[in-house]
Amino acid sequence: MRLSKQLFVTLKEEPADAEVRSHALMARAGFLLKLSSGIYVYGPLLWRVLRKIEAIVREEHERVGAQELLMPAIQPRELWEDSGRWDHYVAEGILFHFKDRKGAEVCLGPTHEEVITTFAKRFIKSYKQLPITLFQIQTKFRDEIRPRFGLMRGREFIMKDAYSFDATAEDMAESYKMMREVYTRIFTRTGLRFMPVEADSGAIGGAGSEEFMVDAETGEDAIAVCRATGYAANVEKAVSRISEPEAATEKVDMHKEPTPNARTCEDLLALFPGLSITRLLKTVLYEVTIGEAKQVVAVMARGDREINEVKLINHLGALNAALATPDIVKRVTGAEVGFAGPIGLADEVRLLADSSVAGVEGFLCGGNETDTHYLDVWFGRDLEQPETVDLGTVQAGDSVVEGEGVIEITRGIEVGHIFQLGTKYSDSMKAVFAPEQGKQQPFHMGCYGIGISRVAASAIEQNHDENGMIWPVQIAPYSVLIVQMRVGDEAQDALAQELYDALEVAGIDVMWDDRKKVNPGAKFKDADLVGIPLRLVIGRDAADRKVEWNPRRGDDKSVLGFDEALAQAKAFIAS
RNA sequence: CGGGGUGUGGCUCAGCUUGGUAGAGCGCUGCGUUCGGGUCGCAGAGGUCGAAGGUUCAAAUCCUUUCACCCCGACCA
Repeated sequence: MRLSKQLFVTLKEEPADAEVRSHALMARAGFLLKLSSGIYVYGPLLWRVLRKIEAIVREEHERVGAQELLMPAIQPRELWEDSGRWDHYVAEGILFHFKDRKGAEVCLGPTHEEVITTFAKRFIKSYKQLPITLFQIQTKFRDEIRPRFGLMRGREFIMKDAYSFDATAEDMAESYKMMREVYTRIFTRTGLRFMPVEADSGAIGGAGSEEFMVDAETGEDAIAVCRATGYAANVEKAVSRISEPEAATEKVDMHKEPTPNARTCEDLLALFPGLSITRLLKTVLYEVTIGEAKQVVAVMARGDREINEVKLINHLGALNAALATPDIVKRVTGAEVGFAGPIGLADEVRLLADSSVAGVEGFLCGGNETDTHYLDVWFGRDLEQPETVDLGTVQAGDSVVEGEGVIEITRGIEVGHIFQLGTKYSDSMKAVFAPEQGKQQPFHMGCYGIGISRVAASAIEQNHDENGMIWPVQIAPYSVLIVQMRVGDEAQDALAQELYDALEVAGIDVMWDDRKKVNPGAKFKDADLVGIPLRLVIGRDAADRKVEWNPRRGDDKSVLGFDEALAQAKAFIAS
């Protein structure tokens, strides 16, 4: 591609609204244009990147026999009523939905379980057709609560979604394992640093699931990892062993303590300097939506632990959980926020406890009275120990559950997510097949997603410097950039043309900066910004058939003869 | 949805407090100049100041309403 004949625009200044490097650099390099919140034009160079990612994704799916298809973006409401997800998605506000001219409600697909299940129901009738895995690469629409970070969280984005259909749970596990390998190969080929982690399955539902995380400080997800044992899990899901609570030395009667304005654990520790934070039990109030109903739930946890709302929602089978408002707190505790406790709560409140409270002795907890706490409270004596379940958030320094090791918390970007759905959708949508003998059975399904556009953004997030992007060769918009210093110089024109032709013949995609009247400095700046991995500079030594070797990453510049440069370029691209 | 903020040429912003000729830098066009890290000079094009209403002799500036966008929290590839 000759740059002089292409639309190529770069900006010196970053757009004011770019929060992360990937967004700022893509905007500066003309890769994208924001049309509206979370909605972007993908420019020609970005589109090349996306197509390269798609090509890798296609190849690796087809390698294991998955078949590509394309489902509609517009989906009828009835399908979503069948699966039972319409109300949930509408309540969350995430669904773009509208009425067609006849008044029938439709939505723009945020995901395609309903459609693929309908398709399978019609076309897969027998166990003889199983297993089958189908996939598509398509635009998804989600009216995100808060779009942000450029392509990281758009309202319209490109996603690869695959679905497996199996006769039994065991077969489904096999398909899942196969797709896990497919994902590992895909992300390895994209040149990203990534790892699979155990994950919560969220609104899509189902059992086993893992996320593929690209490690990046700007990632929105926190991940608990243990180097010693290899344990890795999203903190939404992660479990750990926590330290033992301090034992109580003496068993005195429970009594009230005045605690004016002491609303937080820090306040209370300042007030009771001798007390360990492990003998302080907090009680956090949530308003939880379960089906149509709302309920107030109080969750107890040790002072040094945080409550994990995802675990809470999953445990209760709730749609969501929000911290209770001050009005609700006042209603159920009779106190201001900060003094809630397990003793004397209103009857409407359901009391739960994180497993961290088990075994805590002689503790401090809220008094359900403003400026008052109870001290020296014992389970069994002063109140019954409530149902304890794991509702805590793993913290750095916790021990792993299996084996010996300490957990660290790192951050990552979720680029892929694989699920074992089981029969969740095939049951609700009555998608069944005839087994070898006996009654018809629902499919055992798996679903597998990759955020194509997010992969592109993650690649930049992980590979850039202060001057611009640094693309991995495999997904770079072009593999090689010929930077011609002086267009119009006969020797340079001839050598650049010869190099360009030779690279094209070798099947290497090459961009040639043959713009006239652009100063060398500007060409180098643009080259740094766009981040094509290998630059070959045609300049002052062109008359001697010399080419300058100038990779974007690292600092091993050198001057090579033409043939050597060509051979080395081929090797560079192939590696 | 709650809290905070911003809307002025294509981009980044100043001007608004204290009403009176709409500005700068970058980018763009032309001519010249320069030619290995965003050269320099001259000339030029380009703006219903987010929108609507109001106050006023006069509104980018003051008031009201509204829309969009951004940031902080719950969602997810």
